[in-house]
Amino acid sequence: MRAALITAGRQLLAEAGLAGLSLRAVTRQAGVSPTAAYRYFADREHLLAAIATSGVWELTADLEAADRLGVDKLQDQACAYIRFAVANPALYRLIFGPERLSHYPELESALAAAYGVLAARVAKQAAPGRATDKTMACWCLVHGLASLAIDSRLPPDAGPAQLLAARLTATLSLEN
Amino acid sequence: MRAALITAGRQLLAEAGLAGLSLRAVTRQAGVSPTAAYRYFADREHLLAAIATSGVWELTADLEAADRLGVDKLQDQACAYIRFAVANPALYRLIFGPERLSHYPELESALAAAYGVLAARVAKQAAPGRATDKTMACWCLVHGLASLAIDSRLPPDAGPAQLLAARLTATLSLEN
DNA sequence: CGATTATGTTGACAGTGTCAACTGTTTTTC
DNA sequence: GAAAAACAGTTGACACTGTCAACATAATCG
Repeated sequence: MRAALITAGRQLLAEAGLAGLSLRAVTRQAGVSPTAAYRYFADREHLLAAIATSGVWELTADLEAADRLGVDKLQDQACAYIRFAVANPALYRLIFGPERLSHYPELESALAAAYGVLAARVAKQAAPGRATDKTMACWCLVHGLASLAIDSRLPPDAGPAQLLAARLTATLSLEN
Repeated sequence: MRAALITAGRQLLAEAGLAGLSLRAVTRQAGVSPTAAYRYFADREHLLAAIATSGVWELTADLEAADRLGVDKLQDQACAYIRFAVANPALYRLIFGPERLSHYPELESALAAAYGVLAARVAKQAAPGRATDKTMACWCLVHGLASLAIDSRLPPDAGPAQLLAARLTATLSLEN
């Protein structure tokens, strides 16, 4: 049932956005009583954290797939990242949003895993010693781009965000 | 009174975070009745948008100051940006957060102004033709870094976020 | 079988966003 | 200057939310 609540939440999130993601709406969607969720989640926030965590694992899998199948593997990871964000805007916002979802250990470790996939790629391509900085720059750039793209705050003539991600990632000049 | 509500909101935002920023709390803080704000804002969201807008103008002013007074003007802008975000985390999250605050024209134009300050700087330093891409990369990077820093999602050994901003900005290699 | 525990439901409380109706005050207009 | 209109803010109410305590029911196990 924990799982049922999470998928109900993700559906609600996709349909009605973060605003529609009330505890009661989730239980309603799952067909149970308003307070049933309290058996599985201490808090509304804990439910949100669980939903976010499920999303992060999905993102991690996408990144891994891009790295396994891609040709320009780093750019492909960036593309996959943006694709995920654009396909699940509300979920993405929940993950990185202003809720105080830090210090939920499961979420933390899921995020660490996603970060690890990128870091591994950069480590293979960047000049040694510059890897951590480059990884961070890449992460920040892609995350920032995703945030802006989702909120359609990119210049209108910027073109599709995924291409942008590839282009901008390429400007990071890993080799020096 | 519009102004009083906005400053009350910003105070609440700084003290209690986004969660504490209820319409009723703002009116309470301003010492008026719970529904008084509806004379000035159609919606809670409109109030939030106004608060966010006031923040963005402040940020714009900070960027301009950094560009006027700085030595490494681009890095200084990046530093100022991060400093603003770290000093006003809740406000920053409100501005770029998951609320549907797009399509508020005042907010839009305030953001455009901030973006313009950065764009002008980059245009002066970047190779012609690459300016728009470089501007966007810079904006995304700094915005992403700010988001991550605020939510303390940066690697713990990364050092202060403002220095990071300068370092990462420098890796953008504007000249080619 | 009976006792215990897991699972879920009812009922209630405070707090929220929002609206309609009301009162007092200021400004406009003749 | 008086009547009328616009403004500014309040009261009362409604549906909704997160949360908790108390209750019912089903599953598990000795």
